[in-house]
Amino acid sequence: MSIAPPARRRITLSDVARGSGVSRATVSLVLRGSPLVHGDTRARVETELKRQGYVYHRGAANLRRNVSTSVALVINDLSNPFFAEFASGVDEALAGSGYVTLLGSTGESVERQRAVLTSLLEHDPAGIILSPAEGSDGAQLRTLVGARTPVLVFNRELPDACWDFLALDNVSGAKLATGHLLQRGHRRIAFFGGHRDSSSCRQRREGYRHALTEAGVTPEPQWLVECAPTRLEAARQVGALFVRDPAPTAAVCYNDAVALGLMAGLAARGRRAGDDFAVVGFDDIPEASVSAPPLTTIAVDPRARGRQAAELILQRLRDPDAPARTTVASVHLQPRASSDAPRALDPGVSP
Amino acid sequence: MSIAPPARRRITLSDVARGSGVSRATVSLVLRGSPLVHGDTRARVETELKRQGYVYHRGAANLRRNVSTSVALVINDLSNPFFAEFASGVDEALAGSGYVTLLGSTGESVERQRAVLTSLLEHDPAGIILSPAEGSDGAQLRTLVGARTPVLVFNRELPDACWDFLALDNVSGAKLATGHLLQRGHRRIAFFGGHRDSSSCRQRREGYRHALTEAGVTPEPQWLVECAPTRLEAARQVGALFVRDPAPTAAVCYNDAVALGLMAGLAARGRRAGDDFAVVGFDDIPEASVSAPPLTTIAVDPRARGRQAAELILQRLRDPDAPARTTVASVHLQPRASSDAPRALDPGVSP
DNA sequence: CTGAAAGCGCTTACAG
DNA sequence: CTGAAAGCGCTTACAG
Repeated sequence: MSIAPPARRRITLSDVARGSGVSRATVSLVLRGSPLVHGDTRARVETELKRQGYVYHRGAANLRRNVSTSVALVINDLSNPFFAEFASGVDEALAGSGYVTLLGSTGESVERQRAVLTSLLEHDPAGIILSPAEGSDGAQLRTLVGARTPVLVFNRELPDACWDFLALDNVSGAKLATGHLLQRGHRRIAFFGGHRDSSSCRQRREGYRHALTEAGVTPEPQWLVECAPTRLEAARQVGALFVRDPAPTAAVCYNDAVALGLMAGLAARGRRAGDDFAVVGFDDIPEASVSAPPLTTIAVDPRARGRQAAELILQRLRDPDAPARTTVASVHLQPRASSDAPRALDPGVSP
Repeated sequence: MSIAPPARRRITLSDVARGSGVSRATVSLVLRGSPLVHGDTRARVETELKRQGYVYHRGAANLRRNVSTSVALVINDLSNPFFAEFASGVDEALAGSGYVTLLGSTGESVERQRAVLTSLLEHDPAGIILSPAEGSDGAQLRTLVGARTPVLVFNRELPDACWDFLALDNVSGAKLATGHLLQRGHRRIAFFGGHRDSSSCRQRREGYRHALTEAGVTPEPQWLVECAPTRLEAARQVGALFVRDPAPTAAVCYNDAVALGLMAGLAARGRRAGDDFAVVGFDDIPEASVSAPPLTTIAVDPRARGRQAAELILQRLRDPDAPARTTVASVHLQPRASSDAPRALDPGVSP
């Protein structure tokens, strides 16, 4: 069997039809595995497909059939390991169902999110998995995307959009984190990092407050320290925890990035998490297990969440008219050294 | 201005043409910003485009124009922060040039790589950025992809494929790492992790050997310890470093994952990197800066490499007939605590 | 079982 | 400056 010369020109159904002496329709039927084609014809066509190095043009087929085999994934940024793991799970599940993933990054900018969605929509995705940039306006996004393309929102709630939503159980997670510290003897527990206007932060604070109240502890306002959810900003804000006496002995952090920043800031003050201050993060990013000390955190398994998001959007594609649904993914505590009891609270440890 | 009812049906050029009393051709010219259209006509059409919520179907346009506005990115796995950063850089640069990124993960399996490439090719990417799975056969991939779609190979060399190649300067990197340890007084330096059959591992070993030889040190065979490039496997293999006396006092590691595993393995033996053994990694993944101790490593800035890869493939699209080129990206040493001189070699430090 | 024909949504010479 | 017509690569009733 001879191999065709390296062709710049695209090989089309017509080329193969001509080469095997049948019509384009017959070649198409062979490609789509139709039982209508005679065995001999099929074999002849298949040989010719290989000989010419035919590549199916799914875009043309989809155009004709009025279907799409891609799903757009719009996230903050792959540099964030939480989203990288999530994207990895999405891609794995989508690929397994014959879809291709169109990638888009917002960099947490509403402006870029608008541009990215517009560009991706022009590529006619069957659906969109969207982790909204902070400050997104649901109604506005709804107008931008329109009613034709189903969207699964992940992580950050988007009211007014009437889309499916995959939520992390932020309230329970923060309760678990706070309960863990209470159980280790802490009473003065801060909530460190995040912004009031982020829905995930509000929910985590709510869980924190609830756990404290249930344990008979009244949260002091100065235990709430805001900061942008990055390591650097967190390290800069550590001082705010210790401006008033008595200072907190432990902190539930908005997320792991903030927790790592807090630990760095503690170190800069000659203190050490897990030694004279207890820290719990949120997310369980890969760094959490190798930091010094390893970070106790709330694990959300972003990779599994990605697979779940993919399943949910595929389900929606099958049933476009079902009412919008919210799915809450459970989280669990991953205890590590950063939340060990501080020396001040544990007389059994020598200084 | 009234908003059209939420339409399930796609709004096409014909709808807009009908709505604004012109032909489809004119609407198309408006969309593409042609100066041929009269100002009044343009305004009328643009109003109608908005009113109906028209979404450009780039796939149909590309089909007609015989162009493509997507680039496929095929990597090992986004769970690996090195590739996540790389992908982030690729996507950033591609989006900036109006291309959309089609994502594919091989999970380091030649089998899956084949399937993923086949699927992505059917989506007609203008080009492919490929970080080949270990054990890839260049000639075979060449046959699979064909001559129509340009490929930029990243990270792992693919002989016989005649494609552009973006290489990391592995030899120089390993020389830097080894030189750093030599300078700190080490003579018995191991090369830990990686596989003989990986080209990047071979090159890193070559740089290591070269630096040792230049310093008058003859590398001992037992200083070469192979293992799969994962944290877990590395931790399991640590014992192999110490089976014979005199044992090495330092190690250049194949990559950061292996280095982190080595540090964990040392800890399990009651030893500590940077204290009584010096460790240098390769890649500078995010974990490196927060490990205990922070990991000295060779930084390759994968995000910048991603942007560079995108630039290279776009350049290739502009000039498909230029000869294939190899680009070598330079790397640099990022010193941290894990390579501090061991106590045994530095009498100035108290035990 | 196979082929001729229409059509998916768009673009682009070509007339006018 | 605008419109009618052909065509990108494919699929799918519809005849035969």
